[in-house]
Amino acid sequence: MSLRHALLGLLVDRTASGYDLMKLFDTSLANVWPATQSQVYGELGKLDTTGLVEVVAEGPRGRKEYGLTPEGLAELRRWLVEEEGSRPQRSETLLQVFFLGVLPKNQAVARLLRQAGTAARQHAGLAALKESVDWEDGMLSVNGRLALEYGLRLRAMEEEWARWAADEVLRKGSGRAADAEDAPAEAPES
Amino acid sequence: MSLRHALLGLLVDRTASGYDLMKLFDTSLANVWPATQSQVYGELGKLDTTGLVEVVAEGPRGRKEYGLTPEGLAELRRWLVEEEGSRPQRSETLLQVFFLGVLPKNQAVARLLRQAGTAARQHAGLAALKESVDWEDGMLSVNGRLALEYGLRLRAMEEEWARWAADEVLRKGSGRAADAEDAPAEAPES
DNA sequence: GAGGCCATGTAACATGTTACATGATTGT
DNA sequence: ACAATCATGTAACATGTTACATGGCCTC
Repeated sequence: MSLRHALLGLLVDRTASGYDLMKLFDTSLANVWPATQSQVYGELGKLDTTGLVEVVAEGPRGRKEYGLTPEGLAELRRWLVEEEGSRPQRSETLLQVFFLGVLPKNQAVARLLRQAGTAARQHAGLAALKESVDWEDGMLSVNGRLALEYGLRLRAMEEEWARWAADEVLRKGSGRAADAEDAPAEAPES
Repeated sequence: MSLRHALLGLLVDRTASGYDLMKLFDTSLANVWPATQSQVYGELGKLDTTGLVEVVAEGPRGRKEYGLTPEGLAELRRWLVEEEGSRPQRSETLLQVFFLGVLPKNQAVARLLRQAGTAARQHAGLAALKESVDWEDGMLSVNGRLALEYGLRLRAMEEEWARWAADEVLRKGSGRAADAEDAPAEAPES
C-alpha cells in the first residue's frame, strides 16, 4: 500500500487537491512511483475516510484541498521507519534474457545491444533532468537528488551489463546458431 | 502479460505439469518473475484454451502434463523480438528515500545504512547461488547466468549508493535535525 | 494406516490500467 | 463564444496475493 504513503509524503510540504497531486506524481514521482488519476482520487477518498488526511478548503469547480492530519504524519513516519522496502520486483527485461536461447545468436545479440541503447538513452534523460532542476528547493528536492543519483547509477550499470552480456553470447553462444530458416538480425539502432 | 511468456519459455525445454512449473518458478525464476500457484494454474488453463500449449499426457492424481505447441513457440519468439521490456517499475525503497526528510537526520542515516546492509546480504546470497549451480546445464542456465550477473551488479551498486547517500545526508543534512521530541536513532545493525 | 508430498483448483480481496463521463472556470 | 485547463469521479478489466478446499498416491 505505498500509493497511500506517497500521497501522505507529498502532503507534508503543502496542501493540495487531487489534481495538484496528479501533477506532482507526473513530475517528481514519475520515475519512482507512477500513478493514474483514478488511483489518486480513489485513495484520497479512503485516506479522508480513515482520517489520515482532511479537506482543509474548498475551491471553485468542486476543488477539494487536502491537508495532512497528525495521524497521517504519524503513519508516514511509521512507514519510513518500520517498513522494509522489499516487495517482489519483477523484471520483464531479465525474463526475456532468460529465454534468449530460443532466438538465433545474432538476434539475441541484437536484442541485448538494443537494451544497452535504451539504458543509455534513459541515462541521458536523467542527466538532463539533473541539470534542469533547481536543487536549492524544498525537502523533496534534497532527497529527490538522492533518488536521481540512484537512477543514474542504475542505468549506467544496465548499459555496461548489456554490452557485456552481448559479448558473452557472441563468444560462448546462447543456444541455436542462425540457420537458413531464421530471419537475419537487424543492425542495432545506433 | 509476462507470466504467460514465462510459462511458454519454461516449456521450451521440457513438458511439465502445473506443479512442476511452480517448482521451476520457485527455483530458477524466483528472483526475476515470482508467481503464485493460483496464477500458474489459471494461466495454464487460458494458454490451453488459446492453443499455445496442450496436454500431452495425463498421469496419476489428475496430473496434466503440458507441452508447447508450434503457435506457442511462435508467440514466445514474437515476444522476445518485438516487446520492449519497459513496464513502469515502482521502487518502494526509492519512494521512502524521497520522504526521508520527515525523519530526524540520525534516523534517516540509519535507514540508508540498513538498506546498504540488505543489499550486501542479497549480493552475498546471489554469489552463493552462483557457486552452487551447475553452469554446464541447459539453455536456461546459460542465460540464467547472465541474469544472475545482472543481480550481482545491481546489488553491488545499491550498497555503494546507499552508503554514499547516507554520507550525503550526514554532511548536507536532510531536513530536520534531531530534537528532544524525537526518539533517538537506533544503531544500524552490523 | 498415517504422514507427507503430488496435484489441481476456487474465492475473496488488493492493486493497477484504460476508457468513459461530466461539468465549471478562465483567458483570449 | 470558444478552447484550454481545472477538477472530480465511475466502470470494466487485468494482474497479483492469500487463503481455503479437495483428494490421490507413495513410502515407511
